[in-house]
Amino acid sequence: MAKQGYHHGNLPQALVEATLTLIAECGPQGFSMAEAAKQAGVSPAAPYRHFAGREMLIAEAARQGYEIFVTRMETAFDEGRPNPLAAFLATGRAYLAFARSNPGHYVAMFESNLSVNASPGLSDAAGRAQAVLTRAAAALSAHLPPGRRPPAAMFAAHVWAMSHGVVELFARGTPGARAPFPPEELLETGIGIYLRGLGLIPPDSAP
Amino acid sequence: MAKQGYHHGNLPQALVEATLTLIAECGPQGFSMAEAAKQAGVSPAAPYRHFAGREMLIAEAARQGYEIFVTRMETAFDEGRPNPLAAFLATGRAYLAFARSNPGHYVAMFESNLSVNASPGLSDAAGRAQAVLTRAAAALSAHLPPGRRPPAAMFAAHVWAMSHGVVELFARGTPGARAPFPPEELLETGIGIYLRGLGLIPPDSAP
DNA sequence: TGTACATCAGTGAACGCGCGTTCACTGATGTAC
DNA sequence: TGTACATCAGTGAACGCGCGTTCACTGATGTAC
Repeated sequence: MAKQGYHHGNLPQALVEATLTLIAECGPQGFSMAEAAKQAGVSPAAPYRHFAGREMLIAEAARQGYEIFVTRMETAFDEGRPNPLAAFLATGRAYLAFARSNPGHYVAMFESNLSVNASPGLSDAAGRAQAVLTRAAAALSAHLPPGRRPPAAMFAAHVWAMSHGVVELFARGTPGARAPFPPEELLETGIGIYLRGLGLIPPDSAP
Repeated sequence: MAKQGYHHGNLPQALVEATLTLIAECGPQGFSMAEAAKQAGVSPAAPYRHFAGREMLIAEAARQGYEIFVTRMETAFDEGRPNPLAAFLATGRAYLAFARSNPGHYVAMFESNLSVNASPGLSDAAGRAQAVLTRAAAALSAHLPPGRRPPAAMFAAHVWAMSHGVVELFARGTPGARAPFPPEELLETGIGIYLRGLGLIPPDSAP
């Protein structure tokens, strides 16, 4: 995207993309500097011109992931349009859609044992991601009587946890048991029941 | 626990325990056969007398984890005593307590990219783990009018997802933002709100 | 416009390392008689 | 009880490998004049 026509064109971004591919295909540990360089068509020493080391390359991939994540979430939330409830549900769906469409980013962000403080840009982007979710939760819970309203940050954490759990347990390759239901349905119904528990959906509406 | 007084005493179990320590301390990839052997006080070739390879050693650690997990869950559920609701909440708490007290097992089970089919014993134990959760959910949802009752497997999946998400996002070392609330509180309130949404807790009871 | 120079992206060879795994072995244990 | 033998848990050395990283280098690009 940036400068074109130097030696490689845009090596840093090519390396990030190689990283994403490798990480999505072989897990966070199936990635190596040497392999990323090879995939970018460059010698094993070249990446060190742009990244201090392996960790910094993964951190950049994760950072870009958070940027995209934030954008997607904001687009889905759409400032609470058409109404806070619909906007909130769309945001939840966007979480799962992001995990599906950007597996490399997702793994770099959530499964690579990376410290959020690996780089300032990363912790900044991660902070903004949490802020979007909290904002969506706050907009929705403003409809509740103040006395029966959990803190927006807690509300957001609950929904984030449910979304993350569904992705990890039922939408990816690993764990305990194969999905008994499609992840999308699981998340939709789970959040629906949760919101009903808060009084944000009338008790007798369909799930 | 088994035979004592042979060359080593009980190498297989010593290796599993070394694996758990390494995995808990340095993540699933901070573990190596060589290091596990060293920690068990044995040459690097010795483990191959008991495990076909690296993967099988991790699989055995995970299998034992599922066994313990099942036991803990069953103890917490206690056949639905004193009542299904209390028993269910205790089961949720047990999930988090297990992740906390057995980090090595937890990582081997859920974060090691291990296939459940790595060994028959593993997939068996994993299946029983899911069965306990589903049984607890079924006992509780029997109190609902059949028409307003989600399938027990879905109910169980929701709660498992929420528990898993809370552990991954807020009770372990990695991700997006530091816990805004203690994980225990987050899980307790999250499940509480969810159960209220199902009509299993009266709408006006305290959270 | 043309030349001299500074910059710096990418090279290629090399390093030391720890890994998973194998192999022929050795020696303690258990068993048959 | 004593001896001969079979078993098999653990040894120690070695293998080939890919890794992250470094280094002095080269040559294309951009810039000053």
